[in-house]
Order: sequence, then structure tokens, then C-alpha cells
Amino acid sequence: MKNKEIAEIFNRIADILELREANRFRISAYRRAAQNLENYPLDVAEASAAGSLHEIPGIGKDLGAKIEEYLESGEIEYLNELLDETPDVLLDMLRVQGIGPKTALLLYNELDIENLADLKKAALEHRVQGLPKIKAKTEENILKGIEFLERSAGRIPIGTAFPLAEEIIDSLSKLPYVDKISAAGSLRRFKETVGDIDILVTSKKPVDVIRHFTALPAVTRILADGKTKGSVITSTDIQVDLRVVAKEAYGAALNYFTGSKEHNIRLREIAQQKKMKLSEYGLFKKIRGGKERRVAGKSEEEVYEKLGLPYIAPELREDAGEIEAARDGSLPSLVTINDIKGDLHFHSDWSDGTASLEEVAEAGRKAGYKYLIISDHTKSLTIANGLSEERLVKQMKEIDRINARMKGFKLLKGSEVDILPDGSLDLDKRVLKKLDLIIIAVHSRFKMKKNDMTRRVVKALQHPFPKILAHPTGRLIGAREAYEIDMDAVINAAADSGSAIEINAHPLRLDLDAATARKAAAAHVPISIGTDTHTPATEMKYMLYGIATARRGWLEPKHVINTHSAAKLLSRLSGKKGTK
DNA sequence: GCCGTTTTCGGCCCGACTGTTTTCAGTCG
Repeated sequence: MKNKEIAEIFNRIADILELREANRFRISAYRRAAQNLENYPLDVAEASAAGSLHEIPGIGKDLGAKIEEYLESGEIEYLNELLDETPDVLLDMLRVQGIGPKTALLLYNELDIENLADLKKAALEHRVQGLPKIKAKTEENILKGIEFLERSAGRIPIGTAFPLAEEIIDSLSKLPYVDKISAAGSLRRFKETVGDIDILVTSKKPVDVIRHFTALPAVTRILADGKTKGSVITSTDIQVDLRVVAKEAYGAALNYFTGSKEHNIRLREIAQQKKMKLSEYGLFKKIRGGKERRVAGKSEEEVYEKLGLPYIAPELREDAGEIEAARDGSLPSLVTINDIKGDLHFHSDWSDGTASLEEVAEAGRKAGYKYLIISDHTKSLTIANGLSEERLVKQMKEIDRINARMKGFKLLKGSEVDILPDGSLDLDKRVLKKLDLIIIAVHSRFKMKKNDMTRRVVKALQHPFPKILAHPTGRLIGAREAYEIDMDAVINAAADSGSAIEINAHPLRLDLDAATARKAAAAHVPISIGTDTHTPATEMKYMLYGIATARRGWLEPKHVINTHSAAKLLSRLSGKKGTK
């Protein structure tokens, strides 16, 4: 899908237009279009072919033409022209926190710099201070900004940010003068990576809360400590912002700081149409004498209600159709963690897991699950101690013994069968037939050509067993690109063969991603959520991220097979041979 | 550059904090 690539180009154009001090509404038009493209659930190439580009919000005549230009030629001439006239270092400087377009231009014009290293050197030699409106403090901040960028190099995976946020919230909520507290921002929306952590509290002693916050042991640097906002960098180089808000504005503030920005803009527009004003302080109605009266703000529910909308879950707030769905009453009833009856991707110490079958069963029962699948690797994956046919048969007998002792809980017999480069499966069919269910996955030869990889996976989906395709793109967030594969063809093959596709809940995988999961579910492909746990104590809780991804993909319980009983989920995976 | 049961032209979301200032610009979210 080219959606993301084009979104990046539009953002880049917006950056350059900012440096040129272009019309700010033109700049935000590019940014809005980029955001909408990134969240658009369908392939922009398909939309273009169907002549429906203009249905993507924020895409008009001009940007539509630029998208088509990119789809045809792989380039956008306008960006090339802009880039030719823009020194790289100006764009690099925009990524430094505290440097915006004005400062970047000033530094570029006044200092002889070609890259961030030059700027760092200039700051170290104190050649930055002394420029108009720049003194020692600003120079120091620029230096710290560059160093932070060097260290953090991008965004933080949700699996890193979420536990840290939980820890901070836990510490703050123990303070007697902290009333309400919640994470906000992209973390609350469960984006797969976040730029920072936002936390919101209400308190009668804001200064004390912020003092406690900036003194937390994990804090290594304080960026701000005002009366309503504290901002710090932790020892893991993650920025955390804390905001203290008034009780009567908590809902409005939570809504505002949860975003997304695009969702908020839509809400403000709705407020305006109703002759009201929405800000982080509340929803206000204008009354006589130019004054205004607060009509909502205490809770998010209240804000949505007064705007004439049902409550919209944070995971949906991307302006990806949720406002329209809310208006016409078609919001999905999203799947929740309480709907989940079992985990559908799990390893034991028979391959590369750390827990014995008994321990896995006990962990599953304790988690309140009805079932849990044992899906150890197969023989090709020697590095993971993959199981041969003989060992798998032995393992099945062992599982039978354990199941005989369990009440109200069952281990399902499965295997994470390697999809070999030619699309065949890494175990004899006579043994596969004895399993309840198989999980199929690619673990080797990631760099195949797109057509070959697609053919490989599609062929594997056509084998006549009940099955789940695991981590279908192989991506590792921040570490490994997805392999080249035609996911539309894969989704079709899964639908034809009655197979499920997994949302792998490991926070560095989240594969399927939310947009593709939404697409697969729309094509009537059952979705499975599996944690890929190798160590129960630390990884079973990844289910949380899988559920969040499903919710971001608009999935309801009916779309997710592990909301079913074991019997129903097995009957739903037909195991018929694919037709294509 | 987009968009329209208020508009095809004239709008386009709103406010806090910082660092430099003496009333505010720049940045950020």
C-alpha cells in the first residue's frame, strides 16, 4: 500500500512550506491530507483506479492529481522542486525539539552549517548564543534536543511506553491529593508507536502533584514545571508530559489531550455548528453580553452527549469514519478483553518456550481462559528446537493426559507449522490431520520477490486443514520491514479457504496491523488474536495490545474467533481447500 | 489547498509554556 509513502511526502511538503512561511492553511491542508491517507483503510491505488480519491477527506483536485502522479511515476515533481531548493539541514533541524521553522531559518542564515553535527558543534562552541533572541538557555536546549534525537531516533513502541505510563500513574494515584488520573494521547488510543506519554490528573494541589512527578526516580531531565504542566525525560529517554486540570474540565481535557488532533478538529467544528465552543476547558455556549456558559466538560461522555454524539472509544478517534458512524448510529460494538476466551498462539518448552505444558495449562486456567492452543515450532526451525512428527505425536499424548485432569479448561492441540519457500508445510499431512488446528507462518527466506512470497503464502492457505495464518507480514516494529507480499491476495485466499488471519499481539509485531485487520474482517476473514507467548509470566499480557489493535481496526466480538467457545471456533475454521 | 442545509468565496481550532522580552514570538500539542 502506497498510502503511507504518499502521506510522508505530503508531510515533507508541509515541512518545506513552513520553512518558506507559506499560507498556514495551505500547510495544514497538506498535513490533514497526510493524516487521512495514513488512516485510510483502503489502498489508495484502488481508490484511484475506482475514481474515488475525492472520497478521502482532505483530498481535492490538486492533491488528488499529486497522488495519481505518484502512483504512475513513483515521484511527485513538486516535492522534487521543493527539495532542490531546500538545504537538507533545514529539514533535519525541524526534527529537533524546540526548533521550529523560524529558528531553523535563523540558524541556517546566521551560522555556517550543513548538518546537525555542525549545529551541535556550533552550540558546544557557544556560537549559537548571541544570535537575535537566543541566549545561553536556548543554546543549551538546542544541544539537548540534538542529543535526544541522536539517542532516541524515532518513536517508542507501545509495549515500551505503556508499562512506563502504568508505573507513573500508579505512583501518582497513591498521592492523597490526586483525584482522577488517566493516560491520554496516542498511548490511550493505542497507536503502535508513540512519540511521548501524556498523563492527565485532577487535584486541589497542582504544584505538589507536578513537584512529585518531576521528582520521580525515573526522571533524568525536567523540561517544564509550570502550574498546570510538567514535562520530563526519563532514564529510558522517553518524554512524559503531565497536566493538571480542573475537575469540571477533566472530560474536556481528557478528550482534547487524547486526540487525535484530526478527531478533535471535527468535534470543534460540530460544536461551532451548534453555536458552541469546545476547548480543553469544556464545551461552552455563548450567551448574552458576549459571555459564555459551560454546558459540559466533567466527563468525556458528557461532552459527546452535548455534541449530539454517542461516546466514541479512544481507539477509534482517528477521523477515519468514526464521526460519521457516530452520527448515523453505526459505531461498532468493539471487542474487549473480557470477550476473549482463549489464547491462540502459544509456545512450550517442547520448542523454544520456557514453560512446561503443565505450567502453560495452569497459566491459562489462572488467566480465566477456557482454552489455549499449544503451537510449538516445527522441525525446519532447528534453531527453535522445532518438533518432528514423532515428537509432535508424543506431545499430543501428553496434552491428552493434562486435559483429562483439567476442568473447564482445555489445551488445544496445534503447531506453528513453517511455510516452506515453495508453499508446502513442514510436517507430514497424516500428523497434521490429528491436530485440532494449525498455525502456519513464514520464518525463513524473507527477501523473496513479492509475487513469489504471495504465491508461497496463498498456496499454504489452500492446504485442507483448519488453520490460522500467523504474523502475515513478518514485520518487527522499528527493527525489520514487512516482507513484500500482496495482502489483498492473501486475504482473498484466506476467505476462500475458510482460514483465519492472526493479529499477533506481541507489541513489536502487531501484525496484522489495525488497518489491514479491518480490511480482512470486511472480507469475512475470521480474525484470531494470539500473544505468541514464550514466557507466560511476562508475555500473556500482550493480549492487551492485540485487543487494542483489533479495536483500532473496528473489530467486534463476532469478527474475532477467540471470543467463541473452542467448539465453535473449530467449526468456524472449515479447513476446506481454497478455490483459487 | 480544501470545502459548503449558513458560504463556490472566504473562511479554515485553541491555548500554555519558555525564553526572551517590557508586551510577545515561537513552539508544541
